[in-house]
Amino acid sequence: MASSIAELIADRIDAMPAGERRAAQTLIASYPMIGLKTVADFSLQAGVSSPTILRFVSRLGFQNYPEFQSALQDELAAQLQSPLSRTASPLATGHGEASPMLEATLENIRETFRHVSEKQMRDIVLHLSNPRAKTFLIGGRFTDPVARYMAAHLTIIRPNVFHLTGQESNWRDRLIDMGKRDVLLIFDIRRYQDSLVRFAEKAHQRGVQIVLFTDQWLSPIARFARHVVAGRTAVPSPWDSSAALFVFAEALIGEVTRELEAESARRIREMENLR
Amino acid sequence: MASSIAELIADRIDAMPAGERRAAQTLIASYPMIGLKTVADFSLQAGVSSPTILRFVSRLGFQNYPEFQSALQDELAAQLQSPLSRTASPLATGHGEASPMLEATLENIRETFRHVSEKQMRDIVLHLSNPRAKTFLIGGRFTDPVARYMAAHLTIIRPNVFHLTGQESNWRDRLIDMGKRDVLLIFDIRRYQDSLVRFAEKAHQRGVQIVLFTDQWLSPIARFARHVVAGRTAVPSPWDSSAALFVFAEALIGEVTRELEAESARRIREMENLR
DNA sequence: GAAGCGCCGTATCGTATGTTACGTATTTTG
DNA sequence: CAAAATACGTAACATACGATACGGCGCTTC
Repeated sequence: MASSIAELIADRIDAMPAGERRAAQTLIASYPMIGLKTVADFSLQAGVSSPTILRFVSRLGFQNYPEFQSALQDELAAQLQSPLSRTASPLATGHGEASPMLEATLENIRETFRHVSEKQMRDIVLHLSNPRAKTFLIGGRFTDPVARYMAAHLTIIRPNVFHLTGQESNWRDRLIDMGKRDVLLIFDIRRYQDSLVRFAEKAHQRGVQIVLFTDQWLSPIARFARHVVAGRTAVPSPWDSSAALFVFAEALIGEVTRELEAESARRIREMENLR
Repeated sequence: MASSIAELIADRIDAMPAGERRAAQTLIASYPMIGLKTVADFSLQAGVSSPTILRFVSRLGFQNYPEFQSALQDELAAQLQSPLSRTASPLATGHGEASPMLEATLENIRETFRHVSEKQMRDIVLHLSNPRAKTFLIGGRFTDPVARYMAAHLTIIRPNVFHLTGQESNWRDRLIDMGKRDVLLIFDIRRYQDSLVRFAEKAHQRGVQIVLFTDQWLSPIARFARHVVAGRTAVPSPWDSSAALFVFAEALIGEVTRELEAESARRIREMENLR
């Protein structure tokens, strides 16, 4: 028995034709606001025709569109009166410990930030905000995507950003370009990769500033690192979670962007001209 | 400067004639629901005539009734998206001074999961858990790392996982390997990439099952997708956040691993032997 | 490969809805 | 107390909105 319209949709969405499913998905995506607007608005947003919207609400069991809207409004009204009983999806909070995975991840993120001081954050930002110092990024088997993600953003707001990719020998050859003023940002969580450790050591010998993103048990690279950010990775899953590191990376990206605001704005404008 | 319509009313209610004041009071009494209904409903509830309602909204500074309703809806939408605003002052956050960036990200993650039903989650997991159906992953400029992250894990627990990389022509050539039973997982958030849309369309024409991870405004690819996950991406930063999609990807990885437990365990054992 | 079915969009229609004009009632002011 | 001004409702109007009929297209099925 579906109580809320959202659940009702979830129940029946599989039995819907393509067009109506698009309607359902758009409604869920910005639930329930689009359903309060006109059929025309709804259809436009969903990219289907008005009749499809009407067939959609009809399939949900409503006689007509206004009736459907009234139901949405009633639901909203009930929700507003008791803010705590927000119609949560079973995944979010629902039935007891329905998603320990999600809760653990959120707590990991919080905990990770809790252990990073403002000063440390600030210091890392400054390291990454010097466009004349080259910044290299690299990660392990599972964390390299995070390095890529960060590189993708940094590349836009400043020059001299390099993501080290490919085989180990490739990275080593780039060592020759790294000096004391340069920064090497490494992601490495369990099981720590020998290749990364070796690489970090060589870079360290050349005086490169190493910023390490690792887990709470600290990669051996920590001994060479100028800064160490210890992300929480434990979740009730066979895998470790890199979510905390990812979020931290995003926070850094934001900070660095703010720091380089003037220069990066000009840079971005130039870039758009090149298209 | 009154921010909300409720405050606006409170400001001006003293300067209103009797009828309009009754309108104002009824609106406040069941704020804002009655304002979302028709003028007739509103007037009936307030015990005044329709023109009085219209004069009332006009006095509030709105050109016409629909404009007034839109304003109410926007207010509601903002309120629903950030339950934080309900939890009172930003000062009393208790432990530590959490940054707005962090809080927004956490809330984005929660909200994203809230809009995904258990059934949908389950369905996507099943799609990704068929080792005989090929699974292709691809992402946009900033989201491709998330696709890579997911691919890195899936590759380990099952065969036939392919991350589409390199130039657009490369992907297209892989289309020939894709059939009705296969799955294409696409990450695409603003600004949506034409190349991805084109590619998705072609894949769709071949009958490929498309699973789309996008933002709440839905990439045009939603049109071709079997499943759409709308992640929240808005944060107080110049960039959009992919954190919610990342966490969702991790959750999926965990579920698929559980689903394929028996087979993947054997597979992993074999892999370690190969080292 | 042909026939049948179901889905979806275009165009049209009827109507509910917001809007406005106007006349009456009520209050205000000299 | 009279006269004017403001407030309010009735009723007519126009628009935009939801609803529907119809035709074409794609998919399945035999």
